[in-house]
Amino acid sequence: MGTPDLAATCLENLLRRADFQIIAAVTQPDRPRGRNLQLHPSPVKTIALRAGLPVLQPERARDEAFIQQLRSLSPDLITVAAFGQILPRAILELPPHACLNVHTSLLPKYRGAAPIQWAILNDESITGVTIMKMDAGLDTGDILSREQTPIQPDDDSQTLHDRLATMGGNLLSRTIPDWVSGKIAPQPQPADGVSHAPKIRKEDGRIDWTQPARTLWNRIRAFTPWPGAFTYLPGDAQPQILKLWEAAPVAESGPPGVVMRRDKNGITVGCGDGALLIRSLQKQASRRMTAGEFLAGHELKPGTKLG
RNA sequence: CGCGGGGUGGAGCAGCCUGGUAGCUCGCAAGGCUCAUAACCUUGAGGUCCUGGGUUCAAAUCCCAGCCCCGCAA
Repeated sequence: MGTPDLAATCLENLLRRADFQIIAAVTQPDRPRGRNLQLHPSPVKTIALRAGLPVLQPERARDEAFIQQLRSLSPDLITVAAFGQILPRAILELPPHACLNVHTSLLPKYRGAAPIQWAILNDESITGVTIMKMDAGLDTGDILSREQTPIQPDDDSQTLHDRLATMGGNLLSRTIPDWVSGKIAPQPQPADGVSHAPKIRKEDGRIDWTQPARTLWNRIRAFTPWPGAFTYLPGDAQPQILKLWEAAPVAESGPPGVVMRRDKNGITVGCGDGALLIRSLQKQASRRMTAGEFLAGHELKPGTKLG
């Protein structure tokens, strides 16, 4: 059971294994997306259909009809990765070998919807994936296995996500046989070190230039590629949203939000502590551009105040 | 009919409201300058202003129709 790319990657990994038989995929119903709000299948559905798997798309996982349907499949084990709905106890207790969840943090840290983003936001140097036996709480189940990875300076949520998805798929595939054969003793999550990673909202991506450059740098990386960190470009009529894609902290200082310099390296903007060098960005209703491309068509004089 | 922006030399943009010589930054080419540079100076090449129709003495600009592109929507 799962919905976005993370789950699709895990599913692909499981499909490559000859020792499991996958009997069905469960994912969220097709949602309207794209320029004309047409219905689009989730990444998991796309992969599942390609593999010829039956696909279930319950509007509500707690509906009795769906639970019955699931029961009739009599799965030995259910794996869950970013499914997007809370599973009722009836489903958690349905398979003899339980429901296993792939979570992209080192539990008990960063329980919740956006562990990858929060790890970057909080300047963590290490994160990872955890396979746990699901219980009724939010990411509170017993731990079966974990794997770590460092967060690199050039990581953003996309690159970290991709890496963790691959690791998660592999770890899940390796963990299942050991779990089913009884080689793994579930470890309760320690009470210490619990933290939460709530959903991020679009407006959380707004850059507050009075904050230190390193903090803003983390915010930009955490919000890339979605929903994007942004600031405002003062305009003739209305300020325009300016999404910041790539930036790096530099050892200079200037008044917060003020463009200090613009050259071939990028656009240097003062922060509360230090400065940020913007390397690529995107104006409202336009595509992503390098700083050089952007500057070719926009004056953006030094002294311009963003925000 | 989900909301919005746009199509102007190779790239990014201005010009359109208020019709009248095609403009800016960058790139490219040639020459110059410099110990030197993703430096600087000079000169140059390169454009059916998306397409079709309409209005007009005159349309990149105004009107109608069409095609294409992009952003937002998790």
